Amino acid sequence: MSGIRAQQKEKTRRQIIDAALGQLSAERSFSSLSLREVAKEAGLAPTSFYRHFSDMDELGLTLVDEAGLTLRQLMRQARQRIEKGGSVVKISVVTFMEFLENNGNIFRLLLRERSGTSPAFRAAVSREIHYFTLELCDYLQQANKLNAEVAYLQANAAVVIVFSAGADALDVDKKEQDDLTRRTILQLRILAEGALAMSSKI
Amino acid sequence: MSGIRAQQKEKTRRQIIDAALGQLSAERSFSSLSLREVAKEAGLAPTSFYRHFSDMDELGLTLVDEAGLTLRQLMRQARQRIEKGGSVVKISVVTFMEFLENNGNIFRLLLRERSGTSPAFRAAVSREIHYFTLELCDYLQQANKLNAEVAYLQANAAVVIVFSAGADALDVDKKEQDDLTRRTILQLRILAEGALAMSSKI
DNA sequence: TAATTCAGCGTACAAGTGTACACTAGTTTA
DNA sequence: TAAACTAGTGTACACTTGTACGCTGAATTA
Repeated sequence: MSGIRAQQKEKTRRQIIDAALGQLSAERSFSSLSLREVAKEAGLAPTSFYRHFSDMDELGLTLVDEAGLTLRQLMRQARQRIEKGGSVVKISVVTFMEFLENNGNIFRLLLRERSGTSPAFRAAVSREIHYFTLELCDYLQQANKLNAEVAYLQANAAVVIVFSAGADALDVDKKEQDDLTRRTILQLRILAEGALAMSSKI
Repeated sequence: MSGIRAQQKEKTRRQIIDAALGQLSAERSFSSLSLREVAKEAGLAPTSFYRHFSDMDELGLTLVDEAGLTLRQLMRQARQRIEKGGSVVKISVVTFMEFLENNGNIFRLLLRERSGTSPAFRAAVSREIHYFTLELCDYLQQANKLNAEVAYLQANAAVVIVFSAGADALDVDKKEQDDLTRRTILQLRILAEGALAMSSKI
């Protein structure tokens, strides 16, 4: 019952997803991809696409899920490094920037669809970012014994700042990237400092 | 030398710009607009479009400039209110949120093209946001006597946080919007607190 | 083994795209 | 007044798009 057929189908589905991911770039957004282009890249007849996805939107949502996975992988990577000691903020930001070098296009997908024209896409991206934020929030709360709301606000602001820096980083050379990293770290420290002060105030 | 012709041309150009702006919405991004659609909406034959813009990109860049103007108008509005007294942070955020109600589509344009596929667009949007940030930075620096870099980092983070909240605000109802406003204000206060602490540390 | 299912293909079509080109009519210039 | 200019028009063309439809051959089921 291995299912030769089901296996082959899964493989083709994967090819479609990879074809789409492969076509994403700085110059090419998901919404500018056509069904025919993706099918062609995957080595399929245009109409065969429908055996796997009812339309491009469905594929797009799958890609956003994929991006969410990648984001969690980033988290794990950062955690591992943090356990080995060093500045938490610095390690997190540096890990994120490194991550961008290999996953720029997936990150671009998230950035773009977050403000895209499809409500479903926007919701899906928001959800992924929300999970990401919550994990960070948990961490902050237990590490710094912060007031719950302050911890969430800090986490949210931190994610926003890092994502924005990430977007900028995609457009500049290595040298400027390093400076951007340095500044982002400073921003997160300012934020942390403020959160600590604010939390004890309340 | 009034130039009946030049005058008429300017008027038509304006019609094209307004037609494009009018077609922007939550469901419609600039990149999804076609030259023909815009021309039609402006009451022009498709080919007449070329008398005013060499292609859609040129029109798009014009719209981004327009958006920059609107952003500066927002600044002015906020300043006027601030002069009448009250919490600077609160007034700024509330003004921004009100602004969004009338200018949602222009703001969406900025958000989208900031991470869009055209380098020229991205650069243009970055520039507008940069000016916006610098103005805020000047204000922070002279109001709080902050270290120059800290002031800039704070201004940058503040803009990023407010823009992100603005993006979220576009998707929720009035009630949630109010809560979002409240949280954004808190975030800016946390940031300010941190900046103050950090500035005296350095 | 015979019948059924279904992933993938090829053809076909209507709709929409950007833009080249030649033309017109009113404005501007000489 | 005559000549030159030009904003706007209409036609035309080559492409690309999504997708409906019927077919095929191999995998699956009975």
